[in-house]
Amino acid sequence: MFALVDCNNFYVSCERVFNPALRGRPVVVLSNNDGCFIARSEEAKAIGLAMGAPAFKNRELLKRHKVVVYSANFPLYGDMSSRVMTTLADLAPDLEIYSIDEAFLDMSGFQRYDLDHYARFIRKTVTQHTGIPVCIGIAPTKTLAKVANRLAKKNPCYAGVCLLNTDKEQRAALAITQVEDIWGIGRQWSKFLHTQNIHTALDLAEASLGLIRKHLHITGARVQAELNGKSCLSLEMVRPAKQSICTSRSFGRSVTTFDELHQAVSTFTGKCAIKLRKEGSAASLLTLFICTSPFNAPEKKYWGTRTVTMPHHTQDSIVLIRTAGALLESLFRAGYEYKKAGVIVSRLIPAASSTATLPLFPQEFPVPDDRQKKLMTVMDSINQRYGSGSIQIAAENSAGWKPHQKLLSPRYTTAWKELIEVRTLQ
DNA sequence: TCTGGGGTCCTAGGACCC
DNA sequence: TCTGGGGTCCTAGGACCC
Repeated sequence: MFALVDCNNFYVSCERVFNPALRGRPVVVLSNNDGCFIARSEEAKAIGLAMGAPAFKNRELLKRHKVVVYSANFPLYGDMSSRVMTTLADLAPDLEIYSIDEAFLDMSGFQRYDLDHYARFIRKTVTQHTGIPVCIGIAPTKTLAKVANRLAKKNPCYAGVCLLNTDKEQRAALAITQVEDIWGIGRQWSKFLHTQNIHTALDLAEASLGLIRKHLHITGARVQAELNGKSCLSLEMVRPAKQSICTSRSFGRSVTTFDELHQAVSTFTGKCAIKLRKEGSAASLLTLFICTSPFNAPEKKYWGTRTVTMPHHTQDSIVLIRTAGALLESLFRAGYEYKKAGVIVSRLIPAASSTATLPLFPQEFPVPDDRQKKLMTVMDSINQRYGSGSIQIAAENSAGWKPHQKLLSPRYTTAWKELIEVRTLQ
């Protein structure tokens, strides 16, 4: 049996922990650059604020209902998430952290207990330890646990826990779940399924395997099997090493000059390099993209992207920033209003591995010596000790393109200085 | 004025090998 | 008139997730 523990309206709940006056009020959290809604309290959902909708198009509704609006505070949410996960790890031997607000727990050893009762205990403990409310779905497969979790969330009569134990209970749950609400079935596939007269999860479970295999491929067939109680997706307790790392941002205003764009691109590349070193990986491919707003008129649109292979696998900020700078020179077109840029490093290998490809012409691309590696280690330890950004490459600068974050809450749990500011204010 | 960010997996098709 | 069979590797694009 799998239990899926999912935090309710996670980002909003994080804000509420430190500001209890927000309980019972409509609250939303915005995406980076204060763009779209990425979390909504139940009250905000009831008003009709849609997930992913742009805030500026809902200004009237926000004002009329006195909705409390926050900029995204990822350091806070990340820290609260690890508190929730630490609590869960004490309550079940094996867990998979699936996302910032979700974890799968292996319940197979708990069959002799009353699972429903134990799930309620987990729920109570998480709220007691962290202040975050969660819902729990339990079933024999991960996909069914997702279905159960959704029911627990939607239907107050479950009081936060839904256990789908018997075949009969599972079928009944599938009958009241639409295909578009199944984990693994997105917009395109639900559209197709509806044309085939497959509307509910039960319809999908009973559909012809040939049809599913042909149009939804192996991935869809797996979903179908999971709905029928055949477990295809196992618990992944160790996160596999990343295959690519990306840092991208929309700008707070449009950027037109090469220099400002270069500062943004260097900053994103520097962040990728830090993420690479944290992951213990080195990259040999670097992709850069720069673009105007997708909402621009066609003649004002530009989308430029290019990938280069680097002579050595690297995790060195200086090498990567230099490479990205050269790419930018080839992609930059004057006369456009740039709104977003991003850097992706890929073809990753463990940094310590010996599988790195050696260059064909070593005299042209000399292997970096140890001093550069040491420099990066020193940079990272200074930033670790004095806070991120204390020391950086000179090309990094966010003055020109910095995203808007006008409604940011303090980083209550990760920055002493901001906690002290809160106390002073009160 | 204003519209997010960061990932994974799978398939088809092209290029190549003997 | 007629032109094999069996593979691998790589990439782009499309689907999905939170």
